Amino acid sequence: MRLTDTMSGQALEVEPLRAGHIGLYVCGVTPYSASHIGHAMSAIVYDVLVRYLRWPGNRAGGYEVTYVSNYTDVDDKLIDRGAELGIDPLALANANIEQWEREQAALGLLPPDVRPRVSTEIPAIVALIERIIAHGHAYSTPAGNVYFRVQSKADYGKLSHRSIEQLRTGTRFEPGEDKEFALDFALWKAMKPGEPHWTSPWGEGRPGWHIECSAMSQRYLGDTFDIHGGGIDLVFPHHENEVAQSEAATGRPFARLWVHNGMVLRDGEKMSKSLGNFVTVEDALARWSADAIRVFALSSQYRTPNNLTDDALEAAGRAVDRLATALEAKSTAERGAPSVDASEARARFVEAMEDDLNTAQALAAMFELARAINRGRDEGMDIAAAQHALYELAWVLGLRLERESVTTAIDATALAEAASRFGVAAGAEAETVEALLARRAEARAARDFATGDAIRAALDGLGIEVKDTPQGAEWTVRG
RNA sequence: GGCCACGUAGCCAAGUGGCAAGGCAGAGGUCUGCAAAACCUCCAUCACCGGUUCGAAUCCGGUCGUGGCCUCCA
Repeated sequence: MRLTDTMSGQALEVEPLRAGHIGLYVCGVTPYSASHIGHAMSAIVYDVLVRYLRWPGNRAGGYEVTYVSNYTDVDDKLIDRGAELGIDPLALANANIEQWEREQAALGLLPPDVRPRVSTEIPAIVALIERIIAHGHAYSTPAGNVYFRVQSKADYGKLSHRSIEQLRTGTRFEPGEDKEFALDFALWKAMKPGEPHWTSPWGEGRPGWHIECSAMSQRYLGDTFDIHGGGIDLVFPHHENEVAQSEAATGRPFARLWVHNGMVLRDGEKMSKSLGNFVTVEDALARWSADAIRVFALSSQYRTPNNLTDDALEAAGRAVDRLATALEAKSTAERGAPSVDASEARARFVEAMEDDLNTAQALAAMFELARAINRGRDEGMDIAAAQHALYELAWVLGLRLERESVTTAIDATALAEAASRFGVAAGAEAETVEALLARRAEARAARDFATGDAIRAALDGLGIEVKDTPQGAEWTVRG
């Protein structure tokens, strides 16, 4: 499979370091507040990448994947926020992580194999900083800070395609900083009162922002590993600094391939915590199904920005219904009837996914399969195998394609009234509805369509949709 | 100002040299007592200008516009 690599700017073939195995590291969130759709978008993209890599149906026959994604639970924003709210920053991080993990499950995101946190990886971080210092690429200061010496790495800027000279313009020393050079960045920050702190060779303090990802990725995946991913806004400075630190410590290449997903926009502007224009995952899940959110995220190429609008989500929801309907279609095929052939759609799906995770085109293949299934059903063909294939492809994209479970309660009083109006005994909810439908069937059989339609209208008023099928009436409650 | 993307139908969006995928919405039709679903048909000369080519949405140059990064950010 090919993926666009940010470092080279080229779509590169994924060639595992170790045959049949892929190591993937993805930058997770800094849990200082609730997660928003942008985080979901990113998580969905890498979730689909992992699902596809593991899928035996891919061109390589399926890889074993070690998927590592971190939580940055020690950070300036967490400390600031904690101070604002008067709670311990680690407790705040914990609470937000717990919520995000519930939301991840709701979004159908497969849990990463390892979810390291800064607070539990301090020894690895300290050890890494020591190696960087030993190689002359970092220095400690009397105040107890450790900085990375940017100018010691000739290739600094190679990921984000900029030079130290370019970056230098407009960068100034902040007052009171004890760096050698304005672009040098902190690997270790000396303790300030009231902040979380750990013991280190440089005194009490805490890790800087970028070092944790170097330490965690290398600890769990090795000095060099296959794929590193994250949001495109992390390219500089976060990932640039990660490369510099990691390669400074090991003298070996860091990630072999860098994948970056595009941002979610809201009203054409980047959605971010700092701009405050975000839609939280919680709010989104209250309005739209997980499948709809996924289809929204996957209907464009992962690198292009995705503008979140109500229309787009509603359209995605209807698109999901279309796939779900094809999956639910009941076969009327006689024994020995010809089968709907899914192999073409499947091949197109695979080809799309192999080509830089082209989920938009993969979805198109699924819609074509859905149409073939519906047509096949109308023509009395055997659709079971094709439905199974569609279900399998849906799994790869993480779509459940199940009807939403009933969440809206039916107004019991109104239902009982309807029952008495049409001369039916009221009992348990489902029984009453079934009794009303039986009454309607009688009326229709007697060609008393006025009564039949009145019952349909009454049920519709209660949020119950009635659908006539050759097997009789079916009913569903609108969610 | 520097670096990187992008501009395709009413909306979302794929397509990187050879008759413009797919979804949503819309129009017409089939089926149905009705309704829903489904199926069939229809709906774009690809921001603008110039160039390369037998041939360009696709390559090159320019113009205009949008977004991201250059400070925390998925």
